[in-house]
Amino acid sequence: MIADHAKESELLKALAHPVRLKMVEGLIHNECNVNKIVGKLKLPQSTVSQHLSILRNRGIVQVRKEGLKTCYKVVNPKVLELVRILEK
Amino acid sequence: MIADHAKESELLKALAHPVRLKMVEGLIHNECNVNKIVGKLKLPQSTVSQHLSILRNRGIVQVRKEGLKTCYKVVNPKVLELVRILEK
DNA sequence: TCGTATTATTGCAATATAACGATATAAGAG
DNA sequence: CTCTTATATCGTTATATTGCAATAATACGA
Repeated sequence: MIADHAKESELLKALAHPVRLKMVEGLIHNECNVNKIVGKLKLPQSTVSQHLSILRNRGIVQVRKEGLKTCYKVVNPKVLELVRILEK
Repeated sequence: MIADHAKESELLKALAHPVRLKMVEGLIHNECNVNKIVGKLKLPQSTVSQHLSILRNRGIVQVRKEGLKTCYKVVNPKVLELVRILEK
């Protein structure tokens, strides 16, 4: 039994947005910097950056600085499993 | 690759609330009517009923009428898997 | 039918989330 | 230092969600 559903629902809330879910799905398979994501999703840079910050704060994605670029990828193992189930 | 992330994020959104997640977890193991849930969660009946209606509309729970009582239980197999992972 | 128990729906008010332009910050090149 | 590129944060408006009292609907028993 989950003791504190707050934590789990926070995780789900972060994933429960079509844009973020798409981002997460992409970042499972390929690490990617912000501008590339902007190009793929055709969304304003500030919008993309905000979604990424939500994913960062929830521990869903990990950041790696490479010069000017900031590279994101999914590291949370629970998220890997959750997305695998959603994809079925 | 998920074609339409809207559908998946709708499912996640329904689960991404601490009260609904708790309900769902309970309704996986025991079918339960509304008043019992009200008693367990100590929430107003209208609040509980609204959350249940969200779970119903997303196909997460199934309804069975038994006289005056309305019994709910989780039927969605994806939800069973998702919650199992969250509980780990 | 009348009363009661059970659940669903309605109608706000409060709060939270989303979108995005404008602006700030950071880091490398020259 | 200045310019440029890449990303983050801020400020604001629009939209969505939440909580719950009040009310409606439903179904059973007397």
